[in-house]
Amino acid sequence: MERDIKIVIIEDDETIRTGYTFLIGNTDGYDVVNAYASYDEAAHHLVADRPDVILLDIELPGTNGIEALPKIKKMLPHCYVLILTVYESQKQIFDALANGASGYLTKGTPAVKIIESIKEVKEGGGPMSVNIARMVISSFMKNQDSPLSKRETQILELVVEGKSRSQIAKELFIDLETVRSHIKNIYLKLDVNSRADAIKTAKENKLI
Amino acid sequence: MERDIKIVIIEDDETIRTGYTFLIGNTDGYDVVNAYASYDEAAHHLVADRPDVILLDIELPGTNGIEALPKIKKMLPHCYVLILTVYESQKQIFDALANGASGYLTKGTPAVKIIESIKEVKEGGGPMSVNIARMVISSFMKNQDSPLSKRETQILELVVEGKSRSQIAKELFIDLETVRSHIKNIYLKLDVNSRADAIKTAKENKLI
DNA sequence: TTTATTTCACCCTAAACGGGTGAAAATTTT
DNA sequence: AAAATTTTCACCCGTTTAGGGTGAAATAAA
Repeated sequence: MERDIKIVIIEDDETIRTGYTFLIGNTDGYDVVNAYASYDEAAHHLVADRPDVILLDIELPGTNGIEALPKIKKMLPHCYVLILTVYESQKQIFDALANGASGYLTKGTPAVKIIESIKEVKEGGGPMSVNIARMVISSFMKNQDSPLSKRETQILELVVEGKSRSQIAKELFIDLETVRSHIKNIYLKLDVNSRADAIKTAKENKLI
Repeated sequence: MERDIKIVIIEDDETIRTGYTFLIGNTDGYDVVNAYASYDEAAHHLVADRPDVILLDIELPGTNGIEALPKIKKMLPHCYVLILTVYESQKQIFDALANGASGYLTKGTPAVKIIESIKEVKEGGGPMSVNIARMVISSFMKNQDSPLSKRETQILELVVEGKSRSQIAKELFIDLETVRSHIKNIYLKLDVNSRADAIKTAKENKLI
């Protein structure tokens, strides 16, 4: 017989917190060991709670969710964290994922769906709403109409890797002066005059 | 009344190709306009086919799926491409997403699920299997136990942005020599002796 | 109370950078 | 076939940067 999945909820809105606590807690196989209104309040209890999964709000008083994530991961490395939020901003999602969140759910998600997500997360998957998946995908998409030629893009990619002209020349079997020429053209097209600015502009416009 | 979703299948395995063609084609609202065994074969017909969604195999004879993707996107900018493959390698998935794929499905996925995914894609979402979502997430995760200190990591991040010592010094309001000192320590810890190698090692170990 | 981190200093040389200008060969587009 | 773009290389110039060595003081953390 399987052990219950132990859950901790960290969410400042009392209605949402007690609501989810009740709904999830009354589901077979799920045990809400504790529910807190802030990370600062939860911090001292988390290790003792030994949760398998934490539902974590981003907009929290005091330490917010993004700041809390690495702290939680340090205390409980094997604990899965599901972010719960109202906003679906790209930066927020990325920060959360980059800081070790296992998944991302928007508030208003029906409890049934959340319960399902918790199970999926425990079983090794990671729930992502289609909207979020889409954002992740779009963030990987290169700009289709880049002002740079193929060769220039290729060289810019090596510049991004921190390589010097001579290293690039060796790698592409072309002359140092040719690399120089390409980089000059890249600067012209991007209207910059340094590697750092070229990288910045290129990333902003998703040319790389 | 809605128009049927027009689908093109590009898949070299005849069993899979005809199987999916039959199953999807016989579903209300879905119209498989054509099915090809390779991209090279499909290339001349795609524009005339005017598909809304393409199911694209990666392992194809001749032009493979990854190579085909940008060509397809150029011909049909508003067409969604769903990658269909047996392997779930991280690099492959990333290449596909980066080249404009709208989603990613593993072969053996039941036709019902594929039909559902096609619909989701058309409606603006993007289907990702939990395993793939997980890989995407894990790729965003920073290594929790980095040998680098906070300041060193911060400086390495600026190095990755192509910034020079003096630019970094200005940005962090510290002396040029201090930046130098940090970079030296980074090199020591990562056992490298150039920016390019530091960036490479840091990325390999997910320190940034 | 050791250890690690963050800060700064000064020695040095070779390499890399960026601006300017020009031009031939190969591709691609028109 | 002609025009435009891309890719390749050349040589002028001065300034900045990079990386190695060595040392050390002030904080902060273990």
